[in-house]
Amino acid sequence: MARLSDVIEQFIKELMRDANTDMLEIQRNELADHFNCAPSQINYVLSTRFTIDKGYYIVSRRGGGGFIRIKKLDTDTRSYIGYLIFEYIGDSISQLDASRVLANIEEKGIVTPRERAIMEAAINGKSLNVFSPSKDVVRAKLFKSMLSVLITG
Amino acid sequence: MARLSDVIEQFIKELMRDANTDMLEIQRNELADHFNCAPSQINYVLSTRFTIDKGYYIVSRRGGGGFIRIKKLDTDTRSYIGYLIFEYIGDSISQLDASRVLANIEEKGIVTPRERAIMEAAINGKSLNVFSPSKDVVRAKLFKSMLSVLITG
DNA sequence: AATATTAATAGTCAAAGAAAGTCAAACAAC
DNA sequence: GTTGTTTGACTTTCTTTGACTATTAATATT
Repeated sequence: MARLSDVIEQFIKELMRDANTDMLEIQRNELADHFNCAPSQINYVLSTRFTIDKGYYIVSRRGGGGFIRIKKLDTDTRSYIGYLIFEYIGDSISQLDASRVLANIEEKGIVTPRERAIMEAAINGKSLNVFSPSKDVVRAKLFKSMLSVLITG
Repeated sequence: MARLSDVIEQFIKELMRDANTDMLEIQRNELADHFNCAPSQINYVLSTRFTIDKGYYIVSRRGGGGFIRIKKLDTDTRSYIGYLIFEYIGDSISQLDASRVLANIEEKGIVTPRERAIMEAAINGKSLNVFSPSKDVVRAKLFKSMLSVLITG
């Protein structure tokens, strides 16, 4: 049974695809009405599925004629991966955040689903069954190392 | 009297056969209800009868609209990769041996050069900058984890 | 014109709800 | 008596909802 959040996510993405644009403005209440849900549900969808690390950027304005603008970041692969390696990931990264990044670069077509799954396997909690320096630190190293293949290979 | 676990196992397998598919999504509670048992019984069945080495792969998600996805693996490269995972690699593997395995599976066309490079990056010495002599142990875990992707994709 | 008021938006946060996961104790089969 | 099964209490994760807050634009008032 599809979750509402998933449906809304797809809806927004289709709107963008159909309009062949990387920028979309929505009306929160209108959208909520369309799906017959609480307006804050829209915020939930945006904050879980249209985050920076998934390649989206949100701007909004309240008041009369307010709106939510969703912008899909156009990411030259190299600089995006570079950003991930040199800025975003840092010295430590949680499994959840790493997974999000992976989902994002797969969606962008930067890695194949299988490549993504390989990386996922490497950085998941089970594999990193390491004490000593914290798990997240080892994960960050591993992850960056694998990502660098994408821009050097 | 047939054990409940066996009955559930058969039930799931029949569902897949009947639907003529190798992928099935179930609702844990629903299934438990159907058999009038504790939900965790389903986990037991899955974890004892639908394991990787038996050719199944499980993915799940919690929360509203959660599910358990059971995937039946195809048996082509499975036996070879299975051999690597369950027999060859064992609890520990050196970097050199791991590299050899990788070269081998690339040559066989089981992984692409890039996939191989990704794995190489994950298991090389630098990434595994874990103290302790357990480097080879961590490497084995990582490696097997990544390899398992190959027979689940 | 400047300022206050009102209506129209959107944001936040926490509680409730809806799954699935874990673990260990009790139980059964061999 | 050792191994495999069943059960249930507790935990974790993710989603949905709603009450309350904050901001902005439009409008009315001075």
